[in-house]
Amino acid sequence: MQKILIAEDDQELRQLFTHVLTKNGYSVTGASNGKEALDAMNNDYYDVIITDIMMPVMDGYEFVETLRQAGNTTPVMVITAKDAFDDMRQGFILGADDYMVKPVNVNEMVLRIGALLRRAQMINTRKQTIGDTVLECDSLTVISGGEASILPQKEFMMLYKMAAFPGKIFTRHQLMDEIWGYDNENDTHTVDVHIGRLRDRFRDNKDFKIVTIRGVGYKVVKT
Amino acid sequence: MQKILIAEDDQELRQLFTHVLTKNGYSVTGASNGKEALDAMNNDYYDVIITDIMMPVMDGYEFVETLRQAGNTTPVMVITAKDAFDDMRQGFILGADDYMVKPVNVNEMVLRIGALLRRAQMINTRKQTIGDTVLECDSLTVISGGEASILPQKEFMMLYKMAAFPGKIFTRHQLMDEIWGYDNENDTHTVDVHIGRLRDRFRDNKDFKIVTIRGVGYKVVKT
DNA sequence: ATGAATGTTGACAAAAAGTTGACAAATAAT
DNA sequence: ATTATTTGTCAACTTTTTGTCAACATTCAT
Repeated sequence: MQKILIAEDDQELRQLFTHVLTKNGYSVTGASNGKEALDAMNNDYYDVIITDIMMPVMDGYEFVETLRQAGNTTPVMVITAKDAFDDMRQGFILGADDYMVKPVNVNEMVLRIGALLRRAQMINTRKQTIGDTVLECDSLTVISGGEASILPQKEFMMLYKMAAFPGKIFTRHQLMDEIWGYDNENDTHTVDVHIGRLRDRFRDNKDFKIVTIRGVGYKVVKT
Repeated sequence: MQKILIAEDDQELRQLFTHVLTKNGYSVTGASNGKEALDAMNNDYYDVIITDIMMPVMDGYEFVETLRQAGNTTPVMVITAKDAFDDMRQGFILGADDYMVKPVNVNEMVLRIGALLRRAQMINTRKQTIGDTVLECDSLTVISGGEASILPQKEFMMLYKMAAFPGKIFTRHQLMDEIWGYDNENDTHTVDVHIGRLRDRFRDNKDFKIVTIRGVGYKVVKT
């Protein structure tokens, strides 16, 4: 599930946004000013940020600026009051990816947030490497030895998860939880089968292999 | 250093674009309408032009038309509001070298401008090529193997979008966002049908093909 | 060495995702 | 106004992925 952080001092508005976005399947966290938002970001990852401009303690301008200077590229949607729009400090909208003028139409917001997420996905290619093998998240593609192959989602996810922490052991339950979701009811045995398929697929890949830890789970090790 | 001219009446937006592009190593000049832009072009050479459509004094339509009639072939990226996109001058938008729908994601803009410049250096502006196949925006025409065919708009746009970034995967939603508009409510399934039509049409084109990335989307690859 | 427990594998069925042709609605052309 | 074209929806169909099962293999403890 994709996570949204909302920085908005008006509590009612924040509740409204939270409610609507939650209803649309996002996981929403609120903050009442830029400072709180920054704190939140230190503790968790967010896919999009929605921020008001005028807020006490730390306003949206400072917030976004801080964020960008720290090299963070999370897409930001700025919400601005109509009159503030005309005398915004120079370049204040800098670094924002989208903006809406109050009063905000929540339905429009949902649509825009969706578009923002999709666009962000197109630009941020999440990649990971083990040895000379490259795992490309967007395309579910694994490139190794000049050959690219597209894996089925579940298989790719499992490999990707485990490859992120080479040497770390993952129990079947951990993998199930993270890839299938916490409420999944499948046989934990299913994991074994997918591991088998992965092994089969990468039989002669020299960069890593999947090791069984009897009674515990599996891990990916560099070779 | 490559020079960019921006014609945009909204000062904030112009500043935003200017800032971002400058940060990315371009030399940027602003103009608040088509007339100013033409003046600027008399005094200096620009590698790319970014222009809004709706502007006072001289709008983007007139601006580009004047430019082209004077034989100028500088690549143009048109920025258009979603509603303007549906009006009768659609053809014009298609005649531009690239276009983006507001709200503009600045990161995406940088990428596209880069692509535009690279293409421009291949001399053929207003056209895009994959292998020996030429996509001609003005006329929605695709020429390959000596045969020219005019495609329906939607089909052409999809192909054009994807061909601009060969190998890049587009999700159904991304395509919908960019071609139909972010607030469109059509079944994302529609994309599949258009892909099917494109495939059918270019069944025996040897320059490219459209590949399905199961669970993700589609991409155009050179062959 | 033997038998439980645990892991592996191939076969198969179910589910999900993508393709395609037919048709109707919307648009443009005559 | 009529006709042709484009576009979107639908449903049947194909392909791929995913989950389950059971037979088989391996490991470990006794």
